[in-house]
Amino acid sequence: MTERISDAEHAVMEVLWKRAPLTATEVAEQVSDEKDWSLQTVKTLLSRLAAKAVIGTERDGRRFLYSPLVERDAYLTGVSRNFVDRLFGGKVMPLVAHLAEADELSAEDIREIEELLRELKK
Amino acid sequence: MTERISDAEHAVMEVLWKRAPLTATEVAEQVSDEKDWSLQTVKTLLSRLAAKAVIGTERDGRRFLYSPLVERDAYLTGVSRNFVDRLFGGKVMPLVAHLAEADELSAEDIREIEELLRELKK
DNA sequence: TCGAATAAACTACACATGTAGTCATCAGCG
DNA sequence: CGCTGATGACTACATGTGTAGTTTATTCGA
Repeated sequence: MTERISDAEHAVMEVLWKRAPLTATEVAEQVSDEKDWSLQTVKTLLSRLAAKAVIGTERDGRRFLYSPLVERDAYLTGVSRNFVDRLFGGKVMPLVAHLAEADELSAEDIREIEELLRELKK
Repeated sequence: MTERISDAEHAVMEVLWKRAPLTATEVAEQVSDEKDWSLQTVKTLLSRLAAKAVIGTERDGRRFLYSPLVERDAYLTGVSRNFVDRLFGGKVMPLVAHLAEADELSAEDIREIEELLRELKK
């Protein structure tokens, strides 16, 4: 039952997954590489994430330090599962087939995936 | 720049992708296998989709016939692309790897994907 | 010690989304 | 010819989301 994370919130999470704990200002600095948001916007997103218990807060004097409570891996698994379920009836093959047909797979991608599958079969 | 389709709207699209054109009532009937929505709800969703020009309407006397204007394939490609970009830096491998690690891939899946990749390399 | 900078908390507001109710109209049945 | 049922149009409304502004408390330097 992973909490829903919106697109904007996700950008904030990526920063915290890279390094944590961080203060709101630090998160805003990092995030500004990607998005042109005001500090207030980032703080709002942090509050919402904290309200959902997706990140935790730790008091550090006058400010807070924020850290993820949800692992990136766990989150990705949930979201991917949901995605594949909704759009491809839960099967990964059609997804891959689709990307392949749409020429979204490079030769490089194909080699990597094959390698990965070989590993898995052991 | 494919128009954004919400979850609820997507359920309606799936019906129309299966068979079209359909009247609002017919769509509602089909969709009711999945969702417990009132006819009005389905009509609202159809209106919103039509407003976004994702489906087209064709007058049939007193009612409308609805048909997709966007191919399921094109839509899936767009959404998949977006998904992979946002969460996996545009690389498909990490997605597959992720699903694999999370034990979301059966031996069957693996075989199928390998087969598919073999085809692709030709 | 007082004012400036900082940080969190609270408030705002438009648009999207899920989920429907109500209204007006029209066509066919009795 | 008038009523009833089907149908699209319009309206509603709570919650989520993107994107901030304003207020208040606090601390550190001059």
